[in-house]
Amino acid sequence: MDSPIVQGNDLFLPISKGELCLSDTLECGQCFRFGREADGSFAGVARGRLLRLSQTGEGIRFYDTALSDYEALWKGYFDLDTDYAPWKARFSEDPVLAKAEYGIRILRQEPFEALITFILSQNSNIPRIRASVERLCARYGEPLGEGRFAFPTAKRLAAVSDFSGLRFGYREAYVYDCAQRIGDGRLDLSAVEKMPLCEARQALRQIRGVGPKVAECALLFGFHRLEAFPVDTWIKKALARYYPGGFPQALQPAGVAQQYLFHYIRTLGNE
DNA sequence: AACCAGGTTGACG
DNA sequence: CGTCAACATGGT
Repeated sequence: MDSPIVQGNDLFLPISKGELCLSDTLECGQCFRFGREADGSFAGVARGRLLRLSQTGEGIRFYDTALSDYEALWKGYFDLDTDYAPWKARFSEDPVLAKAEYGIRILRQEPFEALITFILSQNSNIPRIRASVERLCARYGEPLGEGRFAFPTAKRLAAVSDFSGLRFGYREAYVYDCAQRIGDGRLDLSAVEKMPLCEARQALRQIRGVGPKVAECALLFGFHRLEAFPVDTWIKKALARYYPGGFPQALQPAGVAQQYLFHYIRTLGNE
């Protein structure tokens, strides 16, 4: 990967789809706030900012983006200061993962956003999760223009007494409990960041509606704990089929391997 | 029109 | 400890 090049108001980052594939990364269900525009570009909100980007075989274009914003926000968001190469080398020695694609990177999302969105994700599907998250943002997030909204702050959600109308179903009470715990200090996300993995798991699972899967997703996608290993219905099937003896210890960081496996089984037969 | 969705909870063996 | 229905709602 080279350094980004300023082109008018845009920034162009020369990078291959093997290093970072935008569609795989933004549509694999680790984040829920990016969608495709009519022209094929991606647009969405992250870290309280609007972002539009597109990708070709040559690289990625960040529209209306200053170099300083790339350095301060987007480079980190797309985890571009992390070298995945040694991990991919290990994965490619595994007979199953050797067939997978490695274009996904683990986004560095904000902990609160990841926690809430994965509470909403349970027993739901990706299109519906996106719609739920958008309704939450439209109601409680800062308007950013173009009909888009930032993800609401924990402080704002802690002040909400009634989440009805957002069509969260039974997850409504879970979001409420999460916001309350953060609001009254029973849960401190910045403290969770510093905890050892086991302790962080325990802390998150105090929240109603946060079981093993949601906790792992929050840790992997919101706290960048790459060792976290979410087991959902898809991974459960994949483990039974390909790794009946258990997931190999050598495939580390397990969370990154999990994403490649997840993508692989979900796209079987679609390519 | 059923069935399933990036699950968790609480009850019951 | 493991199993299992119920949960609210919408996508396919």
